[in-house]
Amino acid sequence: MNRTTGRVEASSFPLTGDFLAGRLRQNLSLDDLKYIEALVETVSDHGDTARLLARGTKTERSMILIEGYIFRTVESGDKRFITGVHVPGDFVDLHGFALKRLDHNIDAAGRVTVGSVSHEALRRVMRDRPGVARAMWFATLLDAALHRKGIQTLEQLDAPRRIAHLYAELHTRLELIGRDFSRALRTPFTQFDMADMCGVSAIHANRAVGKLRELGIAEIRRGDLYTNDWDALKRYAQFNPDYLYGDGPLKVKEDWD
Amino acid sequence: MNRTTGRVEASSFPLTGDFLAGRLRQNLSLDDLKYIEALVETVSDHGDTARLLARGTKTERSMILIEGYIFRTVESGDKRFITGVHVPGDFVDLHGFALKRLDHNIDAAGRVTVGSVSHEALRRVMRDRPGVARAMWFATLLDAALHRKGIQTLEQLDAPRRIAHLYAELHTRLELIGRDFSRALRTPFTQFDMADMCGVSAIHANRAVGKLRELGIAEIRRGDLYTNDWDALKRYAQFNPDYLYGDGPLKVKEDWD
DNA sequence: ACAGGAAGCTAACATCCGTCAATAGACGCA
DNA sequence: TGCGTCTATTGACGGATGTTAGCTTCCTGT
Repeated sequence: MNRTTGRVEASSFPLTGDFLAGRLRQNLSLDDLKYIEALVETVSDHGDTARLLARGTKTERSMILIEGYIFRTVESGDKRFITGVHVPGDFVDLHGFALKRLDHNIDAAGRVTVGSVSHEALRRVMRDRPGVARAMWFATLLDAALHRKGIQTLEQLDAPRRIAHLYAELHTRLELIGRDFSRALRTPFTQFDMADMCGVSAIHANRAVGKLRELGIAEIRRGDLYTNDWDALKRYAQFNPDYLYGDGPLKVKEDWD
Repeated sequence: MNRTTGRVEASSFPLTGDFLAGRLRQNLSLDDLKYIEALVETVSDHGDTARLLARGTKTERSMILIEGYIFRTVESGDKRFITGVHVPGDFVDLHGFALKRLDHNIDAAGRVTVGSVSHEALRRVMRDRPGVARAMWFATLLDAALHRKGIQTLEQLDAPRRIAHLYAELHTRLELIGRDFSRALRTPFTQFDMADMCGVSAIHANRAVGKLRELGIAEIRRGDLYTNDWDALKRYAQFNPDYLYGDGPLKVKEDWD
């Protein structure tokens, strides 16, 4: 496996364990996970807000996020829309394998480390390992589930709750890959980023952050969220983790009904 | 192939041609298309607003929409959120094959005809026909692309433009499966449906419909949209069909920049 | 033809949010 | 240290949208 260095320093590897299991969680054997890990041919680091893949570009590789956060973005005029956020373990453009070109950009949010897998290798997976192929399909379906929740969030919640929901979701997703941020959830997000993720103006995102502070729900400083009551925050955001397809049955009723 | 009748009368079959090619469009041979068509084991009709599959239900079958419209819905409290709309040719719960249970409901919008495919048959596809499996993966990825556009629409457009965008998208998707509604696009949608699709109140959806009428963009009566200038409507809605992954290269720049 | 109900429509008022303007704080760099 | 830039913050105002209430129109079943 090669390792190329972008603008920043290298990061931890290998991936195996909860890391990959987070996104590809499904009846995968340790053998399968090692197989997937071996697909990663190169690892690279990238600095702040680098565009990793531009909309419309044809590519013969797909990236798996190893460290940091990545945005899916669409630009229209001078406005930016963030349609999704990714955490380590996510295949950020696996769908580029099937779709050939993406309808959106893949942008680093702060410093990131990504692994690269050739589409040639993915074609081998499709041919030789239907179980792994199905797990990859599952992983992209999870993106769609996240998008659906994003739509519901935009329709249902006001700005403070959207911000809270964003962090509630990140908290849960990071827990699923074996991380714990019981004291603080650290991100490189600016209030502009939060605004573009939540579909509000930056100024209103600022008001929303202020309201969360005022309510005692959470203190957000420079992207880092501090709280001593994650449950209260999740309740305030009407957060229900079912759509993340963790373990256990779906809750039949939403908590806040 | 069996045919069971729900509450309404039977409908046309078989599917082959532009129909399936619309959603599964990718290098599929006629042989592949016939193979897919043969997967459909039963066809059934359903009346107004039937719930075809409830959130959380485990199922061993997936449905392909043959005639009519289908909503993906989430309910929270007494509110309903429509996170997606489907047209004939769409596999409406193909992701249920991989995810086992869905995070949302599958509801008929008016009368529909659906075909049913067993997951056992899909497992055979995964094992024996990687090319077809990849096309099915493609089809579910298209859902994610539609969701992303839905997010952008919610963030970017006001209510009248959202309504216009909804119909602009439907017009294009129906054209992709070989239908032409140059005079009118007929749907069974009520203004409540439009409201839940566009993330606005029903009353505001009514205002939006009125504004489209007032502007001369379109006349919407009982779900049916009449216009003599689809291009003007699409321009008003800032509609760019790239995300539907039709043929040809992506436009580099959005039209309305 | 009639009645009932669903859908469409209108008005008034309150809230959420966008925009503009201005300022303060934090960080990087010289 | 000081400057400049990016980020965060606050206030004022207007537009978009939600909510409530009431009315009208259209469809459907009898």
